[in-house]
Formats: sequence, structure tokens, C-alpha cells
Amino acid sequence: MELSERKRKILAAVVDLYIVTGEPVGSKALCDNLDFTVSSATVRNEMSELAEMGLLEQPHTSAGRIPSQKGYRVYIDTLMKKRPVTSEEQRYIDSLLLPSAYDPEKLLDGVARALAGMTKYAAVSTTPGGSGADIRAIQFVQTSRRTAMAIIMTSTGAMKSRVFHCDFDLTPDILRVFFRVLNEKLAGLPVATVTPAYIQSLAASLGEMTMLMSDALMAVLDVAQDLMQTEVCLDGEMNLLYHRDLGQSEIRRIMDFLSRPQELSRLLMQQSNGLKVLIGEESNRPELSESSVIVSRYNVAGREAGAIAIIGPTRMNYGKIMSNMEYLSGSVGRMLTELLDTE
Amino acid sequence: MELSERKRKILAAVVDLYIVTGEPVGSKALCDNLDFTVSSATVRNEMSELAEMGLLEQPHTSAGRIPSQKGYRVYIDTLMKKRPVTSEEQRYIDSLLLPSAYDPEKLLDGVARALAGMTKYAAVSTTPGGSGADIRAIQFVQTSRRTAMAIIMTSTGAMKSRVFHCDFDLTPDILRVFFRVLNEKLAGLPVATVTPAYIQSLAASLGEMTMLMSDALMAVLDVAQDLMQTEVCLDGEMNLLYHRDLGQSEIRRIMDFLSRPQELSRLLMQQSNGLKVLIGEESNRPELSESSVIVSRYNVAGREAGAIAIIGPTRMNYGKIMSNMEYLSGSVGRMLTELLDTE
DNA sequence: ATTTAGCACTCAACAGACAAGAGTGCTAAA
DNA sequence: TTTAGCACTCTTGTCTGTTGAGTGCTAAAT
Repeated sequence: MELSERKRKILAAVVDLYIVTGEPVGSKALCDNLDFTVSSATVRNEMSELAEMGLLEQPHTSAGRIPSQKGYRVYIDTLMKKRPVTSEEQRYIDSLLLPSAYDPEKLLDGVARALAGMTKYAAVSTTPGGSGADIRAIQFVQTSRRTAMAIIMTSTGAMKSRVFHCDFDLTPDILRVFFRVLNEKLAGLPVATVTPAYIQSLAASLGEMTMLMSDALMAVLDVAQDLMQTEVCLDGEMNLLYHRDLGQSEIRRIMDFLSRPQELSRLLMQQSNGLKVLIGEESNRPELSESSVIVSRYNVAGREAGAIAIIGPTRMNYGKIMSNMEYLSGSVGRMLTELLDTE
Repeated sequence: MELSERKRKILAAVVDLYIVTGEPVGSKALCDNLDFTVSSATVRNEMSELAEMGLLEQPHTSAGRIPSQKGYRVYIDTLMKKRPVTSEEQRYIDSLLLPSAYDPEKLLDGVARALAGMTKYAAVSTTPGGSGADIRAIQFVQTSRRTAMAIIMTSTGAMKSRVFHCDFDLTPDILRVFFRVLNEKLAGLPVATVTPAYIQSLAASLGEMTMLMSDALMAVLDVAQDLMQTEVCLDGEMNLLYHRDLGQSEIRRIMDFLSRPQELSRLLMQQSNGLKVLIGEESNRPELSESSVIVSRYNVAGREAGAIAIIGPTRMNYGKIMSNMEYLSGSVGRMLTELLDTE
């Protein structure tokens, strides 16, 4: 059976209506929301065929219809009308991000917060990660008599620091040694080079300085490994509590998943470029089988970098949210790219 | 009516039993949990008097008794036996904290996480805050052509940084100027001195350098204000979902409160030294009227500094949790004090 | 060949009735 | 003062009947 124009309109109307009311939509109610007039009986016939095709389903015999996951899929792919972002919203989004535009990690943190605030769902963002980055410089700053901070800056604008402690008093001279030795050895190398093994061999090659530098080396290793990881920022988990289509146990399952950053970031990073919607089972995650994920990868300097995403009930206002996310991920990419250019 | 020894024992037994079962406890069940033998009828009489005194209450006529908030208060103040922390637990707690013992903020973050993990409730911790701290030094590190990082170290071992952007290319010389000028003017002063007004007047006094330094000044102001604030670390909010005595709406109210860091930190910081339990209404917060807060202030170098706390349902295992928290807040205070000493 | 009106049918949701069970309060005896 | 016994109360679960929304089907209308 193929999808006639009228069926398409009816499916779209069912989804639209269901999204706003949250109630199964019946034939009568639907009639009032169509841009052509037919009787409820006709609509009933069409709906029953849509159900046969697997696009609608019935909670029980005498209830209205709700979209199936497959129905949402068709809706999103071909029926939905994207609601363009108003310039006011654009200004609002940009104003949220701008204050932290000079630090990738803070920026992505702000993105998650903004996204959660705008959508009222749980929001996630991942930082670009360090896989393609080179070490540009390593700085040392004394922070107390026996502690100092190691800071690594990368070619992609990322930057991390770690305070470390030595068992002897630090002096500017010692810090200068740290600086000279480590920049000599590491500057220009990909961050990924700095593995425990590499640091070990580096330490071995330092001769009598090994002892002096071991704390600093460990700190640098630590920071480098931190830089390699794509950081996962999470916000608005609480928002999930306020959606009546998510039950207690459903919420718990989602929260469980959200508390495992590695899996979360893997799910996001394996999506291809652009905007993707994973409806229920499509994510292949049992914990998310009743909820939807909207992911948008963002590009930095033309290369696929991190991702932003929201997680919520399957019933959500896709049109509005998707266009907002599209704009947001564009903004993020642009800001991070600019950050790179000015380096 | 005064509290006979037998009444005290019965009240204690009711609370103990209720804490483990979560069910209203009846006279029969209670008989088996007393260290003396009386009939259920006697127990019934005693319980009915305890109810009259406002220490127990009945969900409905034909149910067992549960402790009232006043009952919990008496239990905690005079009946409860604290369960000492085993040395194994001590080692476990210390092992969780040690890795981040060199950075107050990370440490308190770790404390919140540890506390949430141990108790299965929502945990909060606050950093000491900068009210008593002096600026020890301000460092500048170039992070890209036009961006640099300003780092303030304080006399209390706290440290914060902020990346800022200039509209001109930075050079080591310029950074040296930043360093010299700002340390000359600000080092040794209380962090609290650095207000917008103060920075403004400082800027005015710099003459032709004002333009050059304005971005750096703003960054320093920002960092100083950040340092003044006691940071609030939150963890384990999700844990609340798993307690059956907290209803959906109850959880929401708590989460609402938890999402307002200023009020949260105010509540904690207004508690006096040591370990305090706020049962339901005692916190004077409508949002917390059905839940309990256990707060423990910790001392750094003998002075009251921050606080750690957990928030959960009124029915919790006070004995165990309170002793754990007592030990934990002692550890935190000790670590932060040591951090101070080595400076 | 569609579309529509009409009608019987189904099922969730709600409310009332009833039995079972837990626990109490009271009374009278020990 | 304590205890045994008993009537009483109130929740919980189950069962029943009713209501109403919405369907599917059929036969008439377009």
C-alpha cells in the first residue's frame, strides 16, 4: 500500500496534534485539524490503513491513534515543516554563548546549559577532543612553595591545567628547567603521543634530572590524557522529571545511561555529520527505547569535531527543537573555528 | 508527661525498626525488637502515650506508628547510638580524597561525589570561599596570539584562572607588565578588596596604560569575584529517585531547591560548627519540609570554613551517616589545613 | 467507486461494594 | 501495673457495573 497525499496529510496532522496534546487522537478531533473537509468515517478508514502500514498505533481498541516510532520517522523525514529560528532567538542563543567563547570547555558547558534551558529536556555536549591536536606549549606556574600548575595549550585552542606537588621547594629556576626541557621534547608533537610509555622513556632519557622532574612529568601526562578525552557536558537532567510521558522507571533508565559518559559520547560521536534524530529503538540502546535523541555534530575548521544533543521523550516538538539545534551547532562550530583562527 | 526509661527504649526501637523497614511499626512487631519482654498491650499503651506527646504518629487509625519529626529529633539528640567508622571505611574515604588533595575545588568536588556514593543521597559541599583570603600572587600565561590566562593564588591555597582575549597581539613583555603592575597593586590585599569600583579606580590611576590593560583588569576582577564566592558542588541528585519514601512531587521540590546554589549555600553556611541535622520543617524551607539535611561544617586552620551536607528523606540511617560525615569533614579540614601549611 | 451516516461493539476509567487483614483502644481480669 | 480478649477502624485488593470515547462495519448516498 502506498502513501497517498491524503494519508500523508492525515499522518502529519495526527503527529502534530499528538505532540501538543499528548493524548491519543481520535477521528473526530482530527477532522477539525485538517485543511480539507471529510467526515470522521473517512478519516477513520485512512487511519486504520495507516495503522496497518505500521505508522500509527492504538494504545487499546477504543482509543485514538498515536504515532508509532516508524510514524515519527516518516514524519521527521518527509512531513515535518521546520520552523525557522527567529532572529530574536538567534540573538538570545548567541548572547548565552558569547561570554565563554574563549575557552572551548566553558563554551561547551554553556551550550549544554543553554540547550537544556531552551528545550526543557536533558542536554549533552562534547568537546572536540584532542585526537587531531598538537601540543603548542607547556607552561608552568608556581602556585605555592611546593606546588605548581602545569598548563598545556594545543593547536586547536584547547587548554588544560593540573596542579602538582613536589617534595622539595620550587624556585623560578627549577620551573624554567621544567619549561625548557618539556617544550623542547614535546612541543609540536600530537597530544596523542604523550602516553604513559612515552613519558616513561622520556624520564629515562633525562639522566640525573629524572628525580627532579618526575612530579612534573606525571602532571603533564595527566593533562595530556585529559586533553585527549572528549569531555562530556551534561545539563538539565532534572528537566526529564517534568514530562508526563516519562514514567519513573523510564526516567531512571535514561539517567542511568546519562551517568555513563563514555557510552554517551560514543553514541553521539558515531553519528555522521549534520542533524540526526534517533527515535526509540533506533539508538540501539535498551535504556533509550522509549525516548528520542537529537544529535547534531558540529564542525570546527571544516572538520567534524564534537556533538551536541538532547534527550527526551519520543513525543517532542521536533520542528522547533531541530531548527534551534541546527543553529546552535552552527554557532558553536563557528566560534570554535574563530578561536582557532586567531591563534 | 515525662519520658520514662521504658518509653525511651520503645521510641528508639520504633525509630530503628522504621528506618530499616519503612513500614509503620505495630505493637506486635515491636515486642520482638525490645531487649525486655512485655506484652503487646503494654507496648500499645506506651506507644499511645508517646503519640500523645507528639513523638510518634499514625498514618491512619489502624496502622502502626511512625516517628514524627519531633520524635526523630529526640532520637537523634539522646537515643541514637553512633556507629563508629571502621578503619576500613576510613581508608576507603581517604583513598577517594587523596588524588585531588592539592586543589581545594577539586577536593570538595570529590567530597561531594564520595558522599553521594557512600550515602546514596544527594550530596553538597561548599568550598571555603575567599572571605578571609589575601591575594598572594597573580600570574599571566599566554595561551594564544591574543589570549592569555590570568591566575590568582590566595593565601588559603585557593586558586582560579580565567582566559581573556585582547584586541592586540600579546608579547612576553606585555605580560610582564601585566604581572608587575598587578602584583604591585594587588598582592597582599584581601581578595574582597577587588571590587568593580576598586578595579575602576585602579584603571584610572594607570594613565596611558589603561587601554592596554583593561582586558587583563576585567579578567582579574572576574577571577577575584569568583574566588570570593563559596563554590557549591553538588552530586548524586539522581540518588533521590531511588528512595521510595520520596514521591515524584517531593523529589521535584528538592531538586528545585538544589538548583539554587545561593540559597543552598546560605542554608549550609548559617549552621554553626560541627554536625547538625535539620529534620523536615526545622530547615525553615518549604521545599525541604519532608526531607532531612545533615550538615557538617569543616574547619581549616581552626577557622570555620565550608560545609558538607547530604539531603535525603527524613527516614534515613542517621547513626551510620552522621559518623561517616563527621569523619569525612574532619578529613577535609585536615587536608585543606595541610595544604595551607605547606605554602 | 468513494464517501458518509448510523449503529453495534470494545475497552479503559471510574465508582461503589465487599472481604480480608493488620493494628488499635478499651475493658475486665490477673 | 500488666495482660488477655474482643470489638472496632481503616487500608488494601478484588470484583462488579456503569459510563463514555472511539472504533469497525454496513448500507445508503453521492
